[in-house]
Amino acid sequence: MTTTATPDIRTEPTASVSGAEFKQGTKPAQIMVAAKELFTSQGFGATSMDAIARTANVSKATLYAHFSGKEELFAAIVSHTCRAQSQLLLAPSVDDLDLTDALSEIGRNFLSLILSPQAVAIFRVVIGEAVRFPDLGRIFFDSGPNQMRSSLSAFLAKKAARGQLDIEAPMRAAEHLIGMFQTPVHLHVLFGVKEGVAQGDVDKVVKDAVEAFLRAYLPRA
Amino acid sequence: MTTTATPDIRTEPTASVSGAEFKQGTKPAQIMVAAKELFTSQGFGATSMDAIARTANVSKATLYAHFSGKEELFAAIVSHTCRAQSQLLLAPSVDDLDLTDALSEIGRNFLSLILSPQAVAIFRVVIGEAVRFPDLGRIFFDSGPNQMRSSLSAFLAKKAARGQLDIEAPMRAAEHLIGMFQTPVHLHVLFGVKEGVAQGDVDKVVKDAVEAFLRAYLPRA
DNA sequence: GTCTATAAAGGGATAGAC
DNA sequence: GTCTATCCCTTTATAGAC
Repeated sequence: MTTTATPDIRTEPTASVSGAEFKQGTKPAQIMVAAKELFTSQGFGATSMDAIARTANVSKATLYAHFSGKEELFAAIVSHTCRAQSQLLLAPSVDDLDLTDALSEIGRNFLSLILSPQAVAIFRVVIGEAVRFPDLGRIFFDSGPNQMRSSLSAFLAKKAARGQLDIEAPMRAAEHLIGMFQTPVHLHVLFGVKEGVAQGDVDKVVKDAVEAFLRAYLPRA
Repeated sequence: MTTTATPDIRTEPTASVSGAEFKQGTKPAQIMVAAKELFTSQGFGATSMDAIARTANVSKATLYAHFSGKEELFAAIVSHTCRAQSQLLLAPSVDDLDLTDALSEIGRNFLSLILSPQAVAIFRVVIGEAVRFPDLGRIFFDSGPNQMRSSLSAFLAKKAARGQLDIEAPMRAAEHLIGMFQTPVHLHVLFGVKEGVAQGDVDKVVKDAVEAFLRAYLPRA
């Protein structure tokens, strides 16, 4: 865990951590970017404050001037990523699409979100540290997975009200669709069995899930 | 590193899942129990060899006499839990049950397995350390989640061959059912939002999932 | 605010006696 | 095999100069 005299030092302006509270190029922003990079790629325990300072091109004293400690820095990263994630879930408008196309579009967006290396990495770290940081687990869950449930549920309820779907419990139906999107691919990636998933596979998963969902929830003639 | 180097200090296999297949009372058994307890309750990084030795009522030297290091000990715990888990997934015979009852029974067994505190704890740790222990992630996935997929897929294929279900791709159908079982409850627990799930909730989740599944995959009249 | 240098503590791993 | 005692390195966190 030593030899990394990383040439991987970021000089680019922060794109992933588009900090609303940190101005780009400032030391806090550099620290946030470096910390997120390391926490997500190595986990909480294996990431040292030393490495963060080095990666951020900052001294440890500066690091501690902005964050009171490792745990607070971790909390800041997760909390920040939550907000970014929430925004990504603001679904693009699919109201003017055919039902099948709308659900497929939602599925592709959902999967491309949760399968992205960033999301997978955060998922892993937050789940892994859920025991030590219970609040963080709840916050992340509410701003991420749970938000998807709610918005999809609302969408399905709307379609049901129009008679396009036969749904008694929209939330449960949303869970069913999400489950069928997720299960064929998500655990593979979480456990590191596969690095990523080909877009072709994603499309097939979405197609199969939507078809099964519609067989289950389309009004019978 | 090699994760396959599990020391075979097994002497007298027992049926016990929680304790060990190590002869009860031996030092290795004490160590395994203590290590599993600590790894699963605090995570890999936060667990020290010192604490393991103390909990096991053993000196550190003894600990290192049986396991070459922290990583190997962790690998041994996960590997051991895999075997125990595999056995739990050997489904009880549901062949003489009505299709709905069989699927419901499978669902309840599945959920009670993956929602057990033990399984949740191991899930968390393995996912959290999947980056540092890639082999372990794959091994655990194969012996756990993937095995469930395979056996359920085989079951569904058999029913489809008898004309009781209309399924083109049994593996995909199995994933759909598993996803509908899992999604409403699993992430809550993984992220620590809920401590556990009431049996009544589990029953309702299973009931809803089976009904939706049958609407999707029952042959149309 | 930021750096260099260092203190203070804890953790993994081992030596040597029994 | 097991224990006591210890080494040595890493890590977190801070002190003091600029």
